[in-house]
Amino acid sequence: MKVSKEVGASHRAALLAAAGRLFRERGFEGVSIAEIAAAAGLTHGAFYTHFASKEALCAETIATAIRQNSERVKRIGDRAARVSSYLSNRHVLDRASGCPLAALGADVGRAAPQVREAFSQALALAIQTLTDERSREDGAVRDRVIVSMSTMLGALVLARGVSDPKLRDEILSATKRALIGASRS
Amino acid sequence: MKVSKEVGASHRAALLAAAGRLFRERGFEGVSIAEIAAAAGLTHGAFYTHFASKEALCAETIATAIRQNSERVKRIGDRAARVSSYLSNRHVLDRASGCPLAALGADVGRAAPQVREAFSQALALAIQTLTDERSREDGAVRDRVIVSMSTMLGALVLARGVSDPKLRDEILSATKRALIGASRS
DNA sequence: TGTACATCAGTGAACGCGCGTTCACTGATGTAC
DNA sequence: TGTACATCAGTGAACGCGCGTTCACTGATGTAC
Repeated sequence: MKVSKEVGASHRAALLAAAGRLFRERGFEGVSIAEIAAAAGLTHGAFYTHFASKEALCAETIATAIRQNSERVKRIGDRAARVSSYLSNRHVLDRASGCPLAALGADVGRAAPQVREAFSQALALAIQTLTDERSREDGAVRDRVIVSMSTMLGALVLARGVSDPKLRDEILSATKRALIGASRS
Repeated sequence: MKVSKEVGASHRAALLAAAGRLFRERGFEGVSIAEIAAAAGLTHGAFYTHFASKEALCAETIATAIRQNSERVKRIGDRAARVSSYLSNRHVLDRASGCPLAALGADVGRAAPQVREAFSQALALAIQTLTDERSREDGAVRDRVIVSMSTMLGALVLARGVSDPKLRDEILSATKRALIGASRS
């Protein structure tokens, strides 16, 4: 049956939120439309009144997740706090609401152009945002943002893949030391 | 029909090699047993005389790929050459025979314990190998190996996800500069 | 304000398809004599 | 060395299942009068 405009909009938001969680947990291919719809309290058929296809959902989900995450990071003022939050055991275990770059970056690399486009723009904006807050015109700052991002993302991916807790802690703490020790801004 | 022991062994090797290429290109979930068997010149039924399940193949493939790759890297003597080869456009485009950590690390994080175990051991060995060649007992060297690995892997993942060539080049060259400039060993 | 009706979000059955895995069968291999 | 036969890698049909997507239908919403 039909549903009011507000309820309809909240259903769309619920689909996006469920997709954000489930995709980060299990990857684009590891989650079905039916699961996402069910997690949002709908049946699979209703999905297609809100999104043209699974690909379209992937694209919008990755963009939304990156935007939300970079705003969340911005709210943590201290660089050392950001690094140790990112490289915490908690973040290793909490894929569902963690960094979308680490959770889905590799998936995006294999995804349709539509998805890579959305990722590309959202990442550019995130880099811009994190650079701007430190220096508006300094290319070296922008470079440092990109490299720190890469380092943290790579360490998180490795830590999540590893099953030995000792090796996992070693990866996290070595990277933390390198990033916080080398902090000059 | 039955096949000689040598031919049988070569079929197993062909399955592993095909899986190595296809999994790195499309992820564990993006490739079917039938595709792998066909790429190795077999039918899907024959697969199960060589591997107990798809999971078992994933585990053995990731371990083999990591071992092969860290030996290939070791053969490049110069650190700067290693870094610029890893962070080259060629490597961004060539997933199939590139770094298995970047291609499959995130997939491993979501995979069965069997796969994560194999990954864990192979990664530990790769870190060991790359550390040993520089210094047998220096913990700082081991840390630097782990951090460099994370940085390069993260940059490659981001570069592969991005569709804008300008942003891709920026990620690669900023990371190259940081790693080669900071090289002290 | 009340009534009649067009709109359209949501439902659930159905579509064709490919998945991982199993298994009866085939026939070349390789062993026992 | 030659023969008989057990072994077992490979084949392809078949299994149950879940996938993304479509669509006729339902009925509450919201608009026109």
